[in-house]
Amino acid sequence: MGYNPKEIEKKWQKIWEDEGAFEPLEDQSRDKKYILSMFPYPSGRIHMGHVRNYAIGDALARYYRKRDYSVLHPIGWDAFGMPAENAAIKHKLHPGKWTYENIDYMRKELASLGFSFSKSREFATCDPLYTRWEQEFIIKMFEEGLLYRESTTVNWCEPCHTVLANEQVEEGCCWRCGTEVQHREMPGYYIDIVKYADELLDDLKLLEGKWPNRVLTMQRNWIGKSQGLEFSFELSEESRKKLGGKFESYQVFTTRPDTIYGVTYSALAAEHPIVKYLIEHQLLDPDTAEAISRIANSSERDRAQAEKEGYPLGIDVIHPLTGEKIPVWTANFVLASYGGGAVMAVPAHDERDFDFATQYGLPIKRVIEGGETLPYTGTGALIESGRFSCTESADAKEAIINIFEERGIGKGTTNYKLRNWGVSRQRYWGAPIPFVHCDDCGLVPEKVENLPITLPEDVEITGEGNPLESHPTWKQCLCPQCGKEARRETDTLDTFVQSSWYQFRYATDPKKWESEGIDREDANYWLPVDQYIGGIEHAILHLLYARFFTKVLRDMGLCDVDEPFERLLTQGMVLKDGAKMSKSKGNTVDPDALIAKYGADTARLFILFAAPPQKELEWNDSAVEGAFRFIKKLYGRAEKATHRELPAIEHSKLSAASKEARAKVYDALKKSTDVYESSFAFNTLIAACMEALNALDKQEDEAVWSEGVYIILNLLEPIIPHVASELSERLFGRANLSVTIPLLDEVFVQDSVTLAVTINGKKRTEITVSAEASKEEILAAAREAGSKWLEGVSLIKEIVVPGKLVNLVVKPA
RNA sequence: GCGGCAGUGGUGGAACGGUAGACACGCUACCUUGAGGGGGUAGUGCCCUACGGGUGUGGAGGUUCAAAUCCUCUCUGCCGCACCA
Repeated sequence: MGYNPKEIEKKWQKIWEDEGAFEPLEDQSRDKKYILSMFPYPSGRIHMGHVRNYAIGDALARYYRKRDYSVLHPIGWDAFGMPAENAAIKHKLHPGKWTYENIDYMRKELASLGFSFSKSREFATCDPLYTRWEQEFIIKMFEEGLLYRESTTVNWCEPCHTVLANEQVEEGCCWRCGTEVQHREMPGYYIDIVKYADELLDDLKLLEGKWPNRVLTMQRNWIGKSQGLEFSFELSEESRKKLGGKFESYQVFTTRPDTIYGVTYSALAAEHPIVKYLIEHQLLDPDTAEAISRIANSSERDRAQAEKEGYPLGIDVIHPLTGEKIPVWTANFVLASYGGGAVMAVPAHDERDFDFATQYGLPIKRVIEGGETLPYTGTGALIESGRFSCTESADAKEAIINIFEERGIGKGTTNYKLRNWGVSRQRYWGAPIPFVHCDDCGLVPEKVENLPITLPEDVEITGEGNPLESHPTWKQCLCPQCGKEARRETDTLDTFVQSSWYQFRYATDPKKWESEGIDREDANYWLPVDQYIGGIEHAILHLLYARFFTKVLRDMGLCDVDEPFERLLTQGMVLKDGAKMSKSKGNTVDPDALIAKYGADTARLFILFAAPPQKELEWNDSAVEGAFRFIKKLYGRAEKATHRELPAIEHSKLSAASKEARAKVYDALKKSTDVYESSFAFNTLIAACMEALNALDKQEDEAVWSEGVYIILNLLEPIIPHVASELSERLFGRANLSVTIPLLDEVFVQDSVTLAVTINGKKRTEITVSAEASKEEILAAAREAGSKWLEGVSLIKEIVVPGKLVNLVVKPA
């Protein structure tokens, strides 16, 4: 009877659903595995990237279930966000309706692929029940001083009409729409992620060997820790006067205090208060003032690409150790947002300072020995550095920091590139930030019993402004503190807040979802996620935020977990014609169409066979046919298994071909543990199963066939579950799918072995010897077989690698 | 510039330091079929004077009895960060 994927896939998906086969066990004394693939955004339809992501996770979940673990393998929907609003504008449809309709459709698509997700733990992040707990966490963070509201310069995306976090700005442009971001001064809510910078950095060590190196590196770079000296430059007497007595000094930061005697100028960012003062009080000539203003108004991106540009400010500072006067400039390469927006410049030992000094004819003073030419940015012995001359850089750094600390004019300090996380979004389709503005009490968090603060339904999304702002009544509320009339906050939370704690929500027993956000005991049992699977594009954003949230939740007492994701697998993209599949390029392959034509098992088999999961996968229609062919072949050959259970086989009595077949079958079995538990090289396991089937086909022993099919179906069930279940039920009553099959050593024992004979490491010929042959016998055979290459040379060494080869080392006589 | 990853047939990709190219796709020939599709058998890195031999994992060195694999340098590609003091 022919292979009919449609029929058997429908049949098994129903059986699994009826059996509740994918729910984790209630018993927390059992060994557990938490397998998590990153949840999807409900954009409308699934794409091949989803198929790959969930095929990998599903294979692991199914494997561990078979190994008798209690397995949590959940799915949900990252459901807030911009596309829903854009769709609302376009189709005049409420974002919620659009979102939930998409979820319903995509849920069916995922089910049609046979993925073994827990049904009871599914949720969407836009569910009011999810929002409720998130709002409570946000309030707690506020109470603990981790969340604050502040007016600063923000990244503003005009098309998206919202503020963006630093992490969401890529090369100066919006990560979603690609428009260049503008800088605007406006109030917003911030989460103090920098407070956890050190732990986020240090704990990356715990993930070494378990997360891909490049993700660890990217996070390290992003946090960007640097240690050095922070001190203040005192303004000279005249300069203070010029500045109307408003300023006495300003702070600078350096990672190279050992070069401090080489300072020949100092530079301020164009936005620095002193520069602003000088401009406002017309203390600079008009052309210079205008040029500086132009720099201040240009984007960081433009400044990064611009030529070095700067102007002397006509003021100077006193060198803290030498007492010399140092001229102060403003320069376009000084960032306002880092290290106080001011630098000490050491042109001899810093490339930027050097370029600038050369350009403007400023003095260059070497204070570190080493390197042939300037600038020399390495370390070495100090020269012309007062009492520190002849000291090595490392010692000098320490000593100079000490001096500053003793004199109370500076201190050793640490700076981070990481900035606090701006979570305000001026959009409708997000979780409302649960605060109230009261004229008397100021910023007040909403009472917990009033949560969730939900979105108004009666809105018209136009893309102009924030619908919460323009809604006639939604904003109006009473102050939770004094009870007077007040205004509700109209900003909503960044959607990355939702994806930062969803792994804890899944872990919490759904029976407790009404009464708890995260159940501590459940979280401690299930977390960390044993294997997390997702795209590399989240290397910084989501993975950093989720790590941070985990630590915050831990410190709130909601769990005892330090890191959320024990192991991370970053899957490669799915390409077609060398490019990422995308609608705009028109190179997509629709999973639904693929399933309709070949069935879910073929889709899953192809996607796991075509490339190792970490690598990019190039789509290939004929290779899909190949996967389909293999399943059909397996389906047809399975009939040759006539025993209803794993047969006892007397190995020594088998034909050579049968022995070979058994060896291949057990090779695959042996390989499977490593593949499912560590390497995830599903492609090699599938290849091993193909080899085994090919070898079985070359022999006729029914017991060997039965054993082979029994094992192959067991090994492939996590990959092609429908076919494997169907055949297993028919042949073995599914008994082969719920057992751990022991490896039989006897299968690998061979009567004779074929060894390669190499001369000086080059393969020349082969010998076949009895398995018990002694080293002498093997060498004699090898010399005999290789006699042709041994003429006229002298044999100086002989090496036997058991079961592999014989190497004869010769040299000219 | 800094950091990470990767370079193996026509293609996707295999190879605990031990016979390079498993497995699959494609291709060629033959068989089966009325054709198409499907199935089967054999072959398929490159070169040569071809039942034999040479050569071969981006390139150059090195370690080793033995290197795709380890070390050094170098080239190329992809990705991330990027005037962070």
